[in-house]
Amino acid sequence: MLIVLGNSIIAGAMDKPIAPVDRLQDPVAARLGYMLRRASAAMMAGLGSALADIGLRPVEGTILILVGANPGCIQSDIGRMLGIKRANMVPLIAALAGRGLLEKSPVDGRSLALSLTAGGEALRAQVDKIMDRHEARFERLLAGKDVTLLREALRLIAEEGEAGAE
Amino acid sequence: MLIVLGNSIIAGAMDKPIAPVDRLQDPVAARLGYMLRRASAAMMAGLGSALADIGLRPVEGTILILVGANPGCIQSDIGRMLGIKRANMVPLIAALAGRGLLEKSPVDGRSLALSLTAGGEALRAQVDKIMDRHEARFERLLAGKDVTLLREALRLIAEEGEAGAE
DNA sequence: TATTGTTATACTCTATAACTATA
DNA sequence: TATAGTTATAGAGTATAACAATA
Repeated sequence: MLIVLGNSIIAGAMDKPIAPVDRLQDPVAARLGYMLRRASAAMMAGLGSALADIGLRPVEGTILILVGANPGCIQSDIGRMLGIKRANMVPLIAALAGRGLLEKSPVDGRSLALSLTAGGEALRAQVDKIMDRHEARFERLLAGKDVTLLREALRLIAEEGEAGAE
Repeated sequence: MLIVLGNSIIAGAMDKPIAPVDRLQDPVAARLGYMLRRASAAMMAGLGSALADIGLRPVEGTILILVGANPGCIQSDIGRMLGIKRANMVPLIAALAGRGLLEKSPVDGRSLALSLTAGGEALRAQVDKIMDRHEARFERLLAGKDVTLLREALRLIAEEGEAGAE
């Protein structure tokens, strides 16, 4: 499952709006999966550009949030939560540690406990603020609509996907 | 904007459910963007495995649908609709043409009109059926909820993303 | 000048396999 | 045996730059 919040997928792709391609039929535009993907890409693009202001990609901001909420958790915990394989967590964590945002301290000889440095915590707070604003922007867009229902629907779809994957 | 329906992102990643990681806090689980991404990935994974049965990836199935609905359209039209760059359309179309699913015929010396072959049309019909079933499966999951509202919310979010991208 | 198709190329994300050390 | 971290590597997907031919 891909939960990871890297933004390369949509980075520059939002430069131009999609499909103003007139006179062409677009039978997939009304497909639920297609709409979900477009909406997801739109939110990711917005978050990506907002986080770029503080030098982070979405996946990095997300890791700071998770480590901040779970000091002492290990690298593999984060990977499992985000659906990132062990092998791919290595350069991700190394980069954040290399920038002095988080520390690795051995716990039992094979695991490394993660925690935020002072600088990491400061940045984490900024990430949280940016995510708050970002989310608020979209919830404002949905004013008048039942956002709780939207969340419930998304939760059901995500869980069904996991179940269906066996 | 990434609308493309490739499935590599989530291909094998759905092997195991996410985040049963007990006792850990997951502050991003309630973020709208994160939920959208998870839901989107779940639907993509389902569609990906359903289409794999007929030897297609989501992006390929989508192209067959679009060409089928717009016979005579050119490669660049499809690219614009799906947010795929010209350069990246080349191997995609070449592969489908190479499999005898679609034909390229010159229209004005620089553009190539696309159309489905008989085999391509047969496969397109299967794709459509698979997408119907796939969508129905998730709509069944949302029974009792207002799916129209969900669609409207997704449309608003996708459009805001495009607008915000300027 | 702008567009179409194309090639070449690089970067990111993901996946697998294999290794070491530890539980 | 299973887990944690690591390395190396391969495959998608996407991005830019450049080119030729055409509109």
